[in-house]
Amino acid sequence: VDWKRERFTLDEGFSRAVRQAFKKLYEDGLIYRDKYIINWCPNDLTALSDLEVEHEEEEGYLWYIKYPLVDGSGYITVATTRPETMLGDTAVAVNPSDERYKHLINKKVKLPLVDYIRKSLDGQEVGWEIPIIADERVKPEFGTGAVKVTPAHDFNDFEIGKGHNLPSVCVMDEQARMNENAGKLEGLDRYEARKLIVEELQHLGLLEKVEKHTHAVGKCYRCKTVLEPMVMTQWFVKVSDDRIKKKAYQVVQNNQIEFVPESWKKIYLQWIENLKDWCISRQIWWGHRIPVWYCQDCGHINVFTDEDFDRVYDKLIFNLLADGKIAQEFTPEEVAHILNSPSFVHPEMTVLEFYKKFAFHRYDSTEVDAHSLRLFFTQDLNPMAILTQKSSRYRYNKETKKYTFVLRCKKCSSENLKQESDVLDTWFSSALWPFGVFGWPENTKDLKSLYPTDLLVTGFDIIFFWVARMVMMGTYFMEEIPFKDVYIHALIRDEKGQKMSKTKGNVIDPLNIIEKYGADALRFTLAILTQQGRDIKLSERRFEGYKHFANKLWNAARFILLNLDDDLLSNLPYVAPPRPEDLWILTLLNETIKEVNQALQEYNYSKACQALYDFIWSEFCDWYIEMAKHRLYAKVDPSLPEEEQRRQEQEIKKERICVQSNLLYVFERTLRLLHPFMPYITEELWLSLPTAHGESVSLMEYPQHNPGEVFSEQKQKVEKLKAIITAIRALRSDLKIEPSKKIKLFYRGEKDLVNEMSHHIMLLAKVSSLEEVEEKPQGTVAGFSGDFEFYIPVSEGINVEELINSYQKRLKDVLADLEKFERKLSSEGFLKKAPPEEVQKTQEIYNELLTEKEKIQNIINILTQAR
RNA sequence: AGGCGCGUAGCUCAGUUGGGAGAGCGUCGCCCUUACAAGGCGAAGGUCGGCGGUUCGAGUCCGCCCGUGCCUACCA
Repeated sequence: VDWKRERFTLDEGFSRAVRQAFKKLYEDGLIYRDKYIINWCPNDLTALSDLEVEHEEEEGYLWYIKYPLVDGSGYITVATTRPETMLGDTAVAVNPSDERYKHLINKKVKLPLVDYIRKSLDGQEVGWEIPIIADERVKPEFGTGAVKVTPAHDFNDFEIGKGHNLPSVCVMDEQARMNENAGKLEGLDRYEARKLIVEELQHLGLLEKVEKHTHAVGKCYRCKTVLEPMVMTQWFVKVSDDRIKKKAYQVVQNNQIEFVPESWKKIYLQWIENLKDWCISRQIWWGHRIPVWYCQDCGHINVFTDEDFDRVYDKLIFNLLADGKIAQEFTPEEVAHILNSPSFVHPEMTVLEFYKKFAFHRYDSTEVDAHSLRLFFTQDLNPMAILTQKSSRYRYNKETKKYTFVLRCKKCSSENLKQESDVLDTWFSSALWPFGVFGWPENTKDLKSLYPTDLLVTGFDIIFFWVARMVMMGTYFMEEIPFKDVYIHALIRDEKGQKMSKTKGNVIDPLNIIEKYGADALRFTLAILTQQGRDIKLSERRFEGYKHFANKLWNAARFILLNLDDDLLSNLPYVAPPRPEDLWILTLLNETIKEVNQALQEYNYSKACQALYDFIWSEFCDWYIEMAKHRLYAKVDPSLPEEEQRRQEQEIKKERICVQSNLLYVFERTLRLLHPFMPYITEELWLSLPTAHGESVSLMEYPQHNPGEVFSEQKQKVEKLKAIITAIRALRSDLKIEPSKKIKLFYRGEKDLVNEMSHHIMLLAKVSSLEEVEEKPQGTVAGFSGDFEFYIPVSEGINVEELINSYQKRLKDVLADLEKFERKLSSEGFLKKAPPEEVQKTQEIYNELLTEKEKIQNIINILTQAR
């Protein structure tokens, strides 16, 4: 992380960028203020954007209410889930093609319970006779096919109301209590009012029936209060405008921006297609205050940014004022104090320095420093000077000894301005992040060289909130995409798959995990689990295994370092030729390097981790280190003549250097490879290596695949050896021979391999002597791996039945496989249509299985006879 | 209501373009073998949700169904 560039959305420079963006959008007609129906939280007393609404299915009722026709010819029944809003009805709507109601269109109904004049939002008087209108949006099949229209409290009705010029009657106050339009119900909570209205309707015989009904209810994401749609004056960004929408769509459509995994592309595009204007004003305290000043005299809406002022000091003071750091009336001392105090985000610099660095590049020629600041306040802000300059920005109050920063209406020059009290949706500033952090609107060096970035890593839950809006604002203000790739990582859920949240209290605290398992285990666990794309069910246990992995690595390092000769590096050219296992591990290392690099290229962190885990634990530790011991622990035979001993010592030394350097070489590359996933332990171990010379592993080149270090012949040889050793171990285990007990072993086949690597078999399978035979010796039990057959002498009392069972199970598996392959190979279609190499491969496997079958059967026969 | 995703070993999940079902944890057995008991070695455990289709061949592709999770939505 580049901490030098750390930024905060509410820091001095960023706030300035927010004002600048607001002003530009406003002047371009892309921000507007309008009376519109919005989601209102009656508890938090603020508007919410559509995205902040959480829909929840709820059991409710559908009430069927009779509205009498004014001409006395009967009534029309409407169905509603919210009877309390009927007091705000201004029409009843039916579908124009609905034969049942065609004759009623344009007639009037008497709104029940209302016998008083209501006031619409724009001040009209509205009576109790309301029209029956026709609208396509009404679905004849739902309810009665007739719907009450409440433009002030329903999104759909609001649209219908607009289309038919209906008045909007709001029946609730901001806390969702019934207001004066509710007549005698005024002051009641909306749910109490609902109850009373239903009772009253029933009493009047106007309630036709009630049905149970489940429907989605919009709730506040913060407090879960059921939201009330309200018509209010709010600020909106016109994201539906082609200047924003089109570009944001195109750049993803044509893959200038790519989502990983790709499936999110479709989801993004669908959302953009259905964009509705974005309500950005919030009636809360925390946030960027909307930079709008209403003229109380002429009504003009003034948007100010520091561009409206000429001198750098004016700009500074305006920003301090707009950021709420000083009041409109202030003293020079306050300003000086703020400018000279440490910046919040970068305490190593003062606020003034922060401004210079992140906000006022353009004015670098102007010397803004403490000295000139003092001059400014003593000269420019000299009370006398101010008094003589009519147009001055400042006014001095002799009594309070404070200065006032004067804002004037751009239209009528009135000073009677009032700032908008609403703040901006937090995502408005976040949308500016990719360029705001680099000093925009100034065309800084950072902005030029670091925008756009390569990669954004984020969670799917904020694709719309954040990613989409960064794309919109980036393409609009910068005329270029903000980032190339968007990696959507998994969302971590708790053990039961529930989303973690502070309110639910099911959060796993990373600090706690670090304390218990280590930062590397935490990081590695998350990286290896992140494959699943959409969500991770995380339980604390998961960290334990990877803590063990870190421990394993640590111990491997201990082994290597403990067995390193001090003079290794100086002896390095002096080595014995590499053994097959040296070339084998190099080959596997390179395969791992290839796989990790490729996985990282594809953002497949899990695959990279998995490859590293397997290589380090299952190959390097389990096999290579074990095989290395043979050469590391070799000792001179004291029974030899002295001369011979000296010669042997030389030989051993050479072999030691060979294996040590190879251990070091492989481990060193492994550490580099693992470093991004386990930074702390790898750095610690790296620095302890003699090759490190005190330089951080993070500065080393990341390992790249080296074709010169791939040896397939040796790889195959060692893999065969491993299989042989494993087979011997398995039979030992079946024979209940203690792991530490050394055994005599007879064998047949694979003579060359045994000649070259018998010492490994002896060491790793605990064999005391290895003797080639023509056929199975008496008193032994046979086992095999491929062409290698071996015979372990058995003492009395081994459980033959168990052994037979074990082989019989193996036989069963082989027979099942054989049958499958037989069927395949006898199928004409397969032989004719499958690719020849596939047929050949199948034939080979079949032959192997056949041999295996015979061998097992043979062993079983012998065991059965011995029974 | 639409859209997206997921159902593979007891649990959590891998499984690249279709070609002999895998890992980790857990379980069981044997071991304190000079890096590591936070370990070693070995083993058991699966009609890959169900049905049908395409194909010589399906965990993998297509359709339907069941279960499950999420997102979006103005069905009053």
